[in-house]
Amino acid sequence: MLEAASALGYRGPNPLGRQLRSGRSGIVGVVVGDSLRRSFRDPVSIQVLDGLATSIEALGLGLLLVRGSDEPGADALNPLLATAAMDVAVILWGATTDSPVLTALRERGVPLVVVEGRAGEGNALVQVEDRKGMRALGEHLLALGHRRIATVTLPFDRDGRQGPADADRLTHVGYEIARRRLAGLHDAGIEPTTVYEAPASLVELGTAAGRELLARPDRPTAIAAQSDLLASGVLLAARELGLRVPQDVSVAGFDGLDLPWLAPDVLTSVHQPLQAKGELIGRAVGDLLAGEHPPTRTLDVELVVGTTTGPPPA
Amino acid sequence: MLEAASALGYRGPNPLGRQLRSGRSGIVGVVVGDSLRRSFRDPVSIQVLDGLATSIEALGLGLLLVRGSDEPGADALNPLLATAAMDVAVILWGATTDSPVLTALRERGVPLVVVEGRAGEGNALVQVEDRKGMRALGEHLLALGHRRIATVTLPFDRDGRQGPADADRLTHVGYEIARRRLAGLHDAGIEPTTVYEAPASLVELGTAAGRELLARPDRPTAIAAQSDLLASGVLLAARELGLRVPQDVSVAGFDGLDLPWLAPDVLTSVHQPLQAKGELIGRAVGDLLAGEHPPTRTLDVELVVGTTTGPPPA
DNA sequence: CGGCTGAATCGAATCGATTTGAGGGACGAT
DNA sequence: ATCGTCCCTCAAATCGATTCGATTCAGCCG
Repeated sequence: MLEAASALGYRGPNPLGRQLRSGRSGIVGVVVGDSLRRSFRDPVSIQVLDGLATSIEALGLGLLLVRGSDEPGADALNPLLATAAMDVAVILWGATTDSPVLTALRERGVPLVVVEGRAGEGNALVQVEDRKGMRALGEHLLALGHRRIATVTLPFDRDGRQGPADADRLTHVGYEIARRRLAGLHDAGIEPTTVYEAPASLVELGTAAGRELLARPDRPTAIAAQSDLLASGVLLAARELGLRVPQDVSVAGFDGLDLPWLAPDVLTSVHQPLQAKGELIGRAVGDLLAGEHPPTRTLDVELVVGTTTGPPPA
Repeated sequence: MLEAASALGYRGPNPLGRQLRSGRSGIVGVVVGDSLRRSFRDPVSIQVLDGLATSIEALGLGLLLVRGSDEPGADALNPLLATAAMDVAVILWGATTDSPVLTALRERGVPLVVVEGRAGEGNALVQVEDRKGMRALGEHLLALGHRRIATVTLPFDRDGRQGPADADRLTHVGYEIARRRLAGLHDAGIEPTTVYEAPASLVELGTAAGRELLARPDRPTAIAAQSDLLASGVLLAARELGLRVPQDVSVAGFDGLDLPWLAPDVLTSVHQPLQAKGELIGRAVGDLLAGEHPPTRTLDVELVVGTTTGPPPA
């Protein structure tokens, strides 16, 4: 009987029939940044994605990668957003509130999980205590005696700007993640000498920022970056300029990545539980599929002091 | 009319119906290694994936991530392999010929694109000229005068072994990629003093290999690693041991990654066009969907000599 | 031995888009 | 004015699994 079926060319049940009948595709769409490369270069995304994939797989679901908007400004939305079957969509790195991606998915009625963004009506939110963590980092720097503190930030918006942000720019921070981490510094009572905006979380952009900040006449005694990759770029720039860390300048990051190539230095950083974050996103996906409205989930972070921060030079 | 439809709750055409009718899900399954984290930590996979995603998107298809087998030995196959809808599957990093992943997909009748593997009947193959590239690298080292040359390899199999490989082990190289790169060295006329097998392409594993190889009494004057990440780990180990590169030891890699944190060193490496590889995979996918049998596609590589190789110490 | 209840199997309807075929209407040509 | 053809529109069949309902058979009890 079974062999008869297979002799007739039967290859096992066709998933498409099941899917149509059940109305479920068993697929979770994950919207990552502009270019896959850009988001996958980022170890942060990768670890979150790994945790997410693990928990999603346990639910018997698949993970469909979808690129977000293409070129900045172009509203040529990725057609997959409109046509691909997905039961839930996860938006990594929040997207700005006005993001066409967000509105497109909302119009389709796809339940959303937003990561590090702003809660819309009816979509789940997963985030970490950025603001608190950054505040702790700021207080650490102040306690060490630093007063001239600069910061290198994640993108404010998807317009790819790079360089010091003026007061006007600071009022237009589209991405929650950059905004919250800036606010954390402010909470600590820090008014940064310079806020340098990087267009992405990449080592080389950190280096560029570091070169510019460290060459200034009013050179900061400490630089707090909003990501470990940016911070390690700053470290490289400091080395390049012959500055000792932390004797001449202190550098700190955010994320708590394992960066073997900085050895023997250990970056002072606010550690966030990336794997757990991915798993929480998975949990939120499960909740949405079960028809429940998942609560906003916020994970704690921890300041880990390494060897790259110390008292300012006398 | 349209507003009436939307008022009734119509959310646009349901992809599932279209899919059932057309028999196409519009989804390309990409089978990555054991754990997503492990494969995504690897910049090589990421760049290939990026190229693949770009060309697949141009075809209007989506990219479904599927983890390969779980724990080594466990034949608890990822259920997605059996149940998820996919029109074509891409197997990154070849899988061994006996891979249960391969047989599972073959039984389902899913057309396959195998990357850096062995051509089965009827599946497409995309690869680079590893062997030729490694031969060129070997000849470069020989021309510099090196005679005691060790090599750090990619995994032979999915059993996670780590350390020097003996003669017996060398006859059981399951992964084509490690086998071919070894063969390339042999083609150059090199009999490595030690073949050190790493269980994955990670910086820290390269460091472990470097520590062991460079501490030996018959310390090699050159180490050729099968990946840039392994090579940069070896570099770190050399620095750690106070060895100068390339004065005391030469180090070379494979892939041609951009590794900003090695600066000012530039790793001597065999460059492979990763982005283009991903695009070729996409082309193969397109061919399979069009019902054609795609040819085996082989990309060329190029030896780029950097600052990490030089004449052996006197 | 007959009737009733329970279980098992077979068939039909459903999910939603798509495609094809048929029918009707309109226009042009004879 | 009538016939033929072409186009447009609407309805029905299809894709494949699943689910629900109905029918049938068997077993048990009265």
